[in-house]
Amino acid sequence: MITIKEIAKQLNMSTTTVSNVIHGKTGEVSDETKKKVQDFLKKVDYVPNISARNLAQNESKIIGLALKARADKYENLIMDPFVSVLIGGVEETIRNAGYFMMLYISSDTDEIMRHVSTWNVDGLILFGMLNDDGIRVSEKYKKPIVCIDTYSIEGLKHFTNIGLDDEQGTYDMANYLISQGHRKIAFLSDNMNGVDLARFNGYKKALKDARIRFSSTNFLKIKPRADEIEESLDEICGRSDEFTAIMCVSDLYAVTLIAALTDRGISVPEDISIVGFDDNMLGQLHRPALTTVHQDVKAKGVTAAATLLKQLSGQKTPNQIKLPAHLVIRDTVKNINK
Amino acid sequence: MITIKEIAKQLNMSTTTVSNVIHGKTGEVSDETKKKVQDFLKKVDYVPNISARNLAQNESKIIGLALKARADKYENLIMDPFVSVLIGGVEETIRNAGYFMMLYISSDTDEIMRHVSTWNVDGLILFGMLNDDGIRVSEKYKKPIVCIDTYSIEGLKHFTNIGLDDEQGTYDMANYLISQGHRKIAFLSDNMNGVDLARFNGYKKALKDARIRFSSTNFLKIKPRADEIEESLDEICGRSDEFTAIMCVSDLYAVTLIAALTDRGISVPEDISIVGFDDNMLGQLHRPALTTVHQDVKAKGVTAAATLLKQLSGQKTPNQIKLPAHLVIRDTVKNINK
DNA sequence: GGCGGTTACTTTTGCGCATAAGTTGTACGC
DNA sequence: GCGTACAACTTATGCGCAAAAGTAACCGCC
Repeated sequence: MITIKEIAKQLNMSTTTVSNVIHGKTGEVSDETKKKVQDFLKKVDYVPNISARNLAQNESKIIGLALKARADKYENLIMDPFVSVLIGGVEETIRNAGYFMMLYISSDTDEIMRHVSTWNVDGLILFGMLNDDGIRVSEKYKKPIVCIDTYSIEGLKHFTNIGLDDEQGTYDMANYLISQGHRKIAFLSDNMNGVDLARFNGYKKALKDARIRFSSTNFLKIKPRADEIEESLDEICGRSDEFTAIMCVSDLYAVTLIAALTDRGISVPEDISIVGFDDNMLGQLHRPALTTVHQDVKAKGVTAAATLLKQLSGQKTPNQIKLPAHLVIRDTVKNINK
Repeated sequence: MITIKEIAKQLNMSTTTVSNVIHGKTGEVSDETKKKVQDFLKKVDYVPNISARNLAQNESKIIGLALKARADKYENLIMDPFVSVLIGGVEETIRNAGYFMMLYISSDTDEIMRHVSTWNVDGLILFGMLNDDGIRVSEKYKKPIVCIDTYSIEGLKHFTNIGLDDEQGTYDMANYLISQGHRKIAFLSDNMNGVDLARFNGYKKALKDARIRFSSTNFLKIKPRADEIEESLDEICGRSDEFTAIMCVSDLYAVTLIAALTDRGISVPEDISIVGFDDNMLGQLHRPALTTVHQDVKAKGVTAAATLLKQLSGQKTPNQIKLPAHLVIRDTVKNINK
């Protein structure tokens, strides 16, 4: 790797002159010298040493993307097509702006923080963190942070959140189910926090507005761990006759549930209607095609990255951006109005 | 961020002493001093500045993972669950060894090379590159390179390849189909290079061994671009009565094809048998569950990373590692032996 | 004809770290 | 009591780059 120093020596000039040409500082160097340097740079295919530049400038041109992996989850966050699409969106945006992406997958917040300060990362995108973790990181780490899908009023004081109108999504979906004659509608999820809670709330709100009583038995809790999911599914399928429709918190769960029901001779949507949330490949390629709530995952990644970039350039950004969610009506809901 | 210099000043000692303690150089520093430094380090939560360390050591502790994205592909490489699992495997291995992962998604080989030398990346993992690109990169970039799923005899002189016994996989699968009475077996893919070609060869070899004539009309070429795939699928479905079974080069295509067939009233496996390759979620959650060839994608990522790490520590590694592929018999193949 | 201003440079400094080279002080052998 | 060996340090240097500060030549101008 050729250095500025070496170039300067071979060209018989000072490193500053070379550096100035590299940084396009016009007015400081004559056109003649400039051309000479530029030609030489091209000839030797000069590439700056970023470590040196970072050290001198105290910046890194790195954006960290930290995914808090929930390793015990069915199967794992990283398995969800969601994740790679999100990563792709972030990477593309970052790279086009001349930044680099360092990917960090861990369930250990401390490890993430250590990593971030080690590299002097310019900005951070957090995904899958629990609300409190996001705050903890942001208190320690004084640079721009953008979170994805974090629900935390407290958190918004510390960072920008890129989310989805989850509540509206499930609200619309529940209303759609109601319009199709459904009253006994269950909600399936593995927890009651963050995104899942918001989606649950939209569902509950729709029931309330339609004057349908919500009973806690309508909440179907699925156990996400790989070694428990079968048992969980068994129980849920056993109770399926209590409902005419089940709203799942994700497409992954919806498709998983449909498979389990199918295996038990219960057919969708004839015997029971099932809907998902996310609108990923899983439901699109499913037959019957999955009725679900669409979200643009790539846009989420792109928006997160773009927002961070704005902050890095000193611009203000709203501390909450909600992307729209919309219904995608396909074939897993039966109209049971007589 | 506190520096070694500052720590040394506060402790009233030299930076070398502090540095020695950090690097565990025993025998150079007394136990008493050592303890004092260690306690202080913990107290102030010292994190080294990697840029400075890199500059001094001429290494980066970064492993680059370059994905050559085929942006026009249905939809996109990054959408395939395959990719995120692979990334996850690499990241985990790398991180446990104290390295960091820089992810780079691009269809531009030159851009990848520039990036790699900019960061003085210690090692490279290449995925999705065309054979020639891998060679081009390795000629320029003199450090360890591990490729994933590259088929290139020439390439093996330049880098280690982590692959799968693709040919054996399709060979076994084709034999299985033959054992179920199938003779008119098509092979569906979008190209005839690398992995796809190897899979095709296994299929062809099985036909030959069973004395079944292969005709080029048995190769079903699917157009991967999102705007062409429907038309492509239409044509293929129209010809489905020519075959009793179709072997697809991936689960993604298999499931896509089954959906298209289903939409046209052709049912699987009653009317036609369909099999995939990869064994990902898509086929596992499908009903009927997809008969396919399993590959351990995470292991691929882990092996690639582990091999690179070995090379970085100066060990020799074989220049070709082939992971096993094995049949997963599920429900999309009909036994048509009368 | 001395002075301010400009152009086109060069010299110097320092970012934080690792390490080669140098400096004490002291115990020990003979 | 002198040389040596070693432990336990410190000082100095350089990695490659950016930028502050310095220099030298020249031009125009009252």
